Amino acid sequence: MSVTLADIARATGLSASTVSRALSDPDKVNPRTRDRVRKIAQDMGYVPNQVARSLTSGRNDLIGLIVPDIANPFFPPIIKAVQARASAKGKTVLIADVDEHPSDEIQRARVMRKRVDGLVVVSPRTPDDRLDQLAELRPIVFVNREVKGAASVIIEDSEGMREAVEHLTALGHRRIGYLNGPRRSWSNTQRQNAVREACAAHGVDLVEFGPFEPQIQAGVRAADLVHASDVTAVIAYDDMIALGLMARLNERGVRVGPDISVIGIDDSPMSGMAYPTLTSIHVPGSEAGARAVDIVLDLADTPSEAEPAVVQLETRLIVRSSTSPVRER
Amino acid sequence: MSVTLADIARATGLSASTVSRALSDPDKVNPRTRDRVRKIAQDMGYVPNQVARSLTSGRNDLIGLIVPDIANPFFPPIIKAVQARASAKGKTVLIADVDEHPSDEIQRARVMRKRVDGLVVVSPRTPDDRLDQLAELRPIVFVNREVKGAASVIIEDSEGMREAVEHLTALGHRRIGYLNGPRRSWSNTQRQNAVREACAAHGVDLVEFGPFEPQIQAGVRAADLVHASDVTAVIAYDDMIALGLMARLNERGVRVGPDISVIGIDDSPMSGMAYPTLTSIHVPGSEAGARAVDIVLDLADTPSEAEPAVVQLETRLIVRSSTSPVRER
DNA sequence: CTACGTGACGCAAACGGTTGCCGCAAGGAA
DNA sequence: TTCCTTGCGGCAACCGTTTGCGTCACGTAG
Repeated sequence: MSVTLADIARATGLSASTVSRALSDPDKVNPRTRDRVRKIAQDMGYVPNQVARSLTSGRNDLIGLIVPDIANPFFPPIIKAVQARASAKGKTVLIADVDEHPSDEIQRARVMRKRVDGLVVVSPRTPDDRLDQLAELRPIVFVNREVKGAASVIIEDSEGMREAVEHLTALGHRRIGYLNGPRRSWSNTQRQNAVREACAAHGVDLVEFGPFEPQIQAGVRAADLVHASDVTAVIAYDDMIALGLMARLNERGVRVGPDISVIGIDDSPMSGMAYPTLTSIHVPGSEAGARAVDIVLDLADTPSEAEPAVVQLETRLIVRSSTSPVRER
Repeated sequence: MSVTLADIARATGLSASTVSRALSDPDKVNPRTRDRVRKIAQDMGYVPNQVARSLTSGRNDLIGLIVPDIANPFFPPIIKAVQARASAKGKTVLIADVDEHPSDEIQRARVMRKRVDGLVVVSPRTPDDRLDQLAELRPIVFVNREVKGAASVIIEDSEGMREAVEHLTALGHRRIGYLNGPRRSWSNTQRQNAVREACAAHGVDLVEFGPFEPQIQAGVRAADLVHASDVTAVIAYDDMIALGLMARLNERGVRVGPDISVIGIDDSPMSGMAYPTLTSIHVPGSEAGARAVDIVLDLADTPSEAEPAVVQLETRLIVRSSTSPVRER
């Protein structure tokens, strides 16, 4: 089969241990031997067997990532960031898409456990009590989810939401809608609270719709509900829903912008390409992913007992053309 | 630390080998013993250490996936399909995003080699000679790329492209543009040839632009070139480019549809949400991903010497509203 | 000249399972 | 009763690396 340490040991006349050290712990062997070993290993096309390496050393050079739905455009940037950061630190990413199906998570996480150096979990839907079980599988870090006693990178929606409501009131809107995300979504709870507070603070009426799944089709469905109501502006749980909403409104001849203002959340790459371009609350997914990797690797190196890190990231409003001054009815 | 086979052996008074068999090779032990072992294992919270398991058995329950860019919306559906199919067969996916940077591929693949049961490679840009090296790392299957002597799932663009050109000529277009993808892209070569043949067959003029990167910004840049030319319809290398193109044309007051027809390729979820909705050639990415997993696992089970499978998938045109009858100028 | 320190390397025991082979006991056939 | 078969379970080797510890030779100091 493939070249092993023993093969090189034979070829060099050294022992496997010396070869091992020559390759991975350079200071412990004579420089001349080291170079000779390395050259021969190179020539023989030696590639260390990571599996065997993990077994003894405990290190895996792998980090596990659990996401609810790869196809939702909010996640690819996170995945990419995790992947890039991991790669920069010599790690590969083991990924599990749990298909918005929370019960798989713990199962998947357990299986991954021994295989990875750390876990990054993006898990907006799993109930809290489940998460506690997950949290035991340290090192672990949660993205966009606060779990007591566990490290996390959370995205603080309130600032962006405040800006959004402020923006709408400045445009004269006095009655705005919020399209709720999935019922058990932690993010939705955050966003819902944020929009309620912001509306209360600005003294505007809030009408809530939903819950909706974070999918385009749900937005399409939402459109007719919104149109039948008397709100003049809508904030959607995410860009997916907002895009579906806009598409359906366009179809029905309602001009997004002039007739009704729409704000999405996530600022996914598509928001700039929609028609009209979608005003959206930027959520720093990439940054969150990168930070998560840093934290989890840090945790892996130094399994401290200290209170785990909780990083907060801010959101902000990106104004495009889906929001306009309110139209007299 | 965690519960091992030996712990269970001790608890049951059996040997580790029996426990192992009771857990993973049920027929070889007495049903009563098996159930007892399983119950105790369950109670003790035993989770097999996959790493140790791989080392002896050679099986990893992992499949490796190499993609050029997770953030390009063409890939998530593929990844999702690979992931889903793998999951259905009890495997997890090890993913590597090579960031459109081909030289990493072989390196990454080599490192993955021993850790996975098979490799699925989506590699539109890597030069052929590099790919040959990769192909040795069997079991391996290439998606959307033909490599001699290796299994692959290829997507045959010609039919969809023929339909696209036919569609445009039926609408009266006589001079159409093609926006080339990246210079060294295998897919682009396929698509370029297909569009040339189709245009020749229908006797319409073809004007080529590019190459362009498969990114929205490239499409934006393309828009002005296209607008300055005299083509009445454009087929873009992919939806990303098409979306950027449309966005910029909208911005310049050119009505996509009435003024100029645009066709994308990939039929990504966004095409139905763009304005106007984008006529696009559907590329069965999900199916390709699923098939690739089937093939690679099949290869892993029965490493035959036979000529490896090459599966062909067809494309077809999805007509939406970005294509209209040619306007008199 | 002896003794001791030190650098360079080898030995062997892990790591946690899997698996080929063997022994043993019980059951059936002769 | 004896012999053979069959089912069940144990023994031990093995997968490829890492790593603590021991050994050996050499250099230097006393």
